[in-house]
Amino acid sequence: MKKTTIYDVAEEAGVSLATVSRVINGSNVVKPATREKVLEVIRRLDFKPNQIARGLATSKTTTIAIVFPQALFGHVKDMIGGIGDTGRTLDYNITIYTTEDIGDGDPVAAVLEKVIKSRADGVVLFNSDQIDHEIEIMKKYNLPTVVVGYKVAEDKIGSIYVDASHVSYDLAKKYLAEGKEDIVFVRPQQNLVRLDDFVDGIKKAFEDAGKSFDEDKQVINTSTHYEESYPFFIDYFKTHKHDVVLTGYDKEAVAVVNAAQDNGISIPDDMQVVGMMNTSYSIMSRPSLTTIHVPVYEMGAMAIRLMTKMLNEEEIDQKAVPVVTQMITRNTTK
Amino acid sequence: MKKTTIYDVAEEAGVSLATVSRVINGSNVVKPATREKVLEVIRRLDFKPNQIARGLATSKTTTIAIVFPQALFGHVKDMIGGIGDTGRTLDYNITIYTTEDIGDGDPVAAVLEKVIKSRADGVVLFNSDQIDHEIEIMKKYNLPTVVVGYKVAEDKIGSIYVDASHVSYDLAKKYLAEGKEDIVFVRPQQNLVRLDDFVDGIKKAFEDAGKSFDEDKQVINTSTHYEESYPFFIDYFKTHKHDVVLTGYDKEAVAVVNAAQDNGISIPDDMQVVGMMNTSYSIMSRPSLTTIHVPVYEMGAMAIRLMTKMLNEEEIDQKAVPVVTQMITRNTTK
DNA sequence: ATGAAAGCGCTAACAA
DNA sequence: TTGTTAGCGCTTTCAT
Repeated sequence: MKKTTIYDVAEEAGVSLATVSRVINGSNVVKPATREKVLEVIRRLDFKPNQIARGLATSKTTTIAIVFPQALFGHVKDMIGGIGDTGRTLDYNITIYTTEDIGDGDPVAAVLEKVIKSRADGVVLFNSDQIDHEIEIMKKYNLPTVVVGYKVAEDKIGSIYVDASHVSYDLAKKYLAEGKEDIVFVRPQQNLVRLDDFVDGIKKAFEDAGKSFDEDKQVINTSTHYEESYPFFIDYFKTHKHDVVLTGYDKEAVAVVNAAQDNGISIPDDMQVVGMMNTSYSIMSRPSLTTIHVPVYEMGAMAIRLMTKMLNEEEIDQKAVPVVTQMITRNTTK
Repeated sequence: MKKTTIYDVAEEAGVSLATVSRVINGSNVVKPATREKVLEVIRRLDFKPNQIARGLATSKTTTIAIVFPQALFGHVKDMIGGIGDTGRTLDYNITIYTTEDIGDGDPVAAVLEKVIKSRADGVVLFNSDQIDHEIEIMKKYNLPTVVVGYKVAEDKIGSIYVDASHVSYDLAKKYLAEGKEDIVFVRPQQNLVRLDDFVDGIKKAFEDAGKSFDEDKQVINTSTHYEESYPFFIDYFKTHKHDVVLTGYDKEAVAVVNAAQDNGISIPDDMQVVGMMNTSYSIMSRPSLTTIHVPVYEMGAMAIRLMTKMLNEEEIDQKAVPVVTQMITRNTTK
């Protein structure tokens, strides 16, 4: 049972295939009567234009590839809603590619090669260790690119990012002003938000207050797996306690809160904890987490929207779009 | 700057394009010397075969479409890891489509129409209210289909599913044997696991024990949003207490645990709670959740694997593949 | 307003 | 072992 093609429709309607093509592409030079006739046949034969053939003819696939490292998956998945919805609304297909850090040769390049072969119209990249390398490759192939989670200065590349240094600066400044100087940052391996910038913001707040921030001692690197971070903190809080613990992800914040409480440290009275991302963990935790809301769904939507603007050569006010975060105060701070 | 095509390679290598095609498709009738020469040119010109053109010529796109309702997103997202990884390994592209229940006309059909136009080789559908309708449409277009979360009897359609009635039967039976007869099921709107089947299993256990299960009273329908379910249960547990609360999702289990405790009900001493899915919520909750582990990542991987087997017409032992669940006993049960 | 025909970049008979 | 050629199903000039 062969699929009906544009030829079948043309023949059945008694017109040339050019006319059918005009109809399905909404050309306005077609006589209403012909258009009607053609549409009727399309409906009757249940004709679905072959996007592959169209893609070959136009050199456009109306698909956007999104590429992200496995490690970042926990963050990206929340964004896929925004990406999928926006893609559907704007009539773009979304193809997903995951990269893994480990592997023979250059695994990132191998994945991007697939993207190139697929002839996606554009690609959305997510912040990762490899992001500069990825951007380099995309520039080489001149493929429209949007980066999420990392501010890109390049003129031709779009980006959607969180101004993390600003957020952390404000936070640290506030606590310093309250006399809470024993501030520590729990840093997971990866986040959509640039944690380097976050650290820089804290540092600056300390400097501006005439104090110094010792990165070696005041930044605690940790796993993103609760199964690993919780036992670590159980041990850690036997001998430590701080005024304020800032974290790079809600999961870590929960690990800190649970482990501290299990060591008899009262939250928020003895120690205050701030999460990041405002995930559902933050409301389910006891006490519920004060956290930095990052509009993840919207970031996905914005990335696709920016991409399509670039593809359609619409006017773009800013190629690097900062995203607004918001402090959500709950019960792990006073 | 035009992309290099197979013609460019052929000319530069001094062979016909057919030979180049043979080389990139790994035909073994090419003389090693020629192959080498061609490969060298491919490398030098950085030639990436156009998948779109290939797709048109072969009527194969090596892409698999996955379609899921927004409402199920919380579950599907965990599966995307397995889907993406397996797709990459088996060299298939994965295109995602989200559906929304609301919308003019037939929104599900509209999305599936995009899948048809895209000429994906196959489609993976997720259990939803609309699943029968979706299957109907796919059968009409004769597109290879795998359904996740729902056992399909159809001969030509693959499925990966959880035998939920068996799981719940065993659970309920165990508690009934212990004399815990006040068992209640908290049912969220959607889950990858068929909750109807889960209820049936409980019912059967009651029947087999010579007791009756009153669906109206012993099934509590609830929202999947903690923000809604928690306040509901805060109210509910002012006047209720049960021996055992089974839930359809860990999030609901956390809502139950938190709300019960806030009402002075001690978990697990006064009441036992069982979650479902073994999400990260289950270990972060206090007490940590006893829950039913469902291998979500693996289900994604299996779905893609089954799909590719169908596409390659490999031998398939079973079209409907049940997935093994496991009770994870933590601290909300005794 | 419509049709004829070339072309998008590849694969796959068929010939040589 | 290699080359020639006819599609795959559409879009898009260029004529009419």
